[in-house]
Amino acid sequence: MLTGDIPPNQTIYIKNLNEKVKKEELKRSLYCLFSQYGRILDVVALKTEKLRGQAWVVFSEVTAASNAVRQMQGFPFYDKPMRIQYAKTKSDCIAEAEGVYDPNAKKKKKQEEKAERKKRAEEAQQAAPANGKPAETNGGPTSFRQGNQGAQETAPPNNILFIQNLPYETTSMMLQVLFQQYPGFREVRMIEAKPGIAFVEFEDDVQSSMAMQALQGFKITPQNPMAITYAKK
DNA sequence: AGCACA
Repeated sequence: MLTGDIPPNQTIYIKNLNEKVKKEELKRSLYCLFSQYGRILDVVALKTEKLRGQAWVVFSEVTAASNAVRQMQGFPFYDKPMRIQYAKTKSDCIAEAEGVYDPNAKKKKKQEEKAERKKRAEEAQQAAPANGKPAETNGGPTSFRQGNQGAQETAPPNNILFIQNLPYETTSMMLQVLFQQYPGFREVRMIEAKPGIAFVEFEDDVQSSMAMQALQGFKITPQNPMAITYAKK
């Protein structure tokens, strides 16, 4: 119904996105938000007249896309409920991987683009994770184990979480999108003078703990697994 | 509302 009669596809099509969000941030936030459902191969967003307010998220598995369509339906994203469907056609990066990619049917300059794409896939190691190959397992909410054992003392449970190892360009809006999925979320606080860290407040320490477990090690970019601890009193 | 791969 909400997905229309479009057959399942490993790419989801999202509309009703907030058109004021800049393209790169939008792609990063979508990547963050949807990586919990599986490995993301690509995120496509264009700001052209015809295509603004829409995006495609390409998963490595159809099942991931199905869960995303169902569970994130209507999710408030930059203050607007997302409308999610399966994409109508196969993404180029999938067709290419399957050896079925025929760019002649569409574009003229395929050689240059293919070279471009390859080049950017390599650069993507430290840029947006949403270009081509994700470079490694994103990990997502269920993989962690690198956080806070060893060196420093573990602070006792607290309703406020302390987040470290964030990419420099992380915004509080991006973190809000991630953390507000968990019950009891109150607010994100960042300090201008201290990039790379943030405080996220929940109503109580049971709820903050749930979010901590869910997002421990979450990678906003492949080289930035979040380190989440309880804030000190 | 709008289905692309800048």
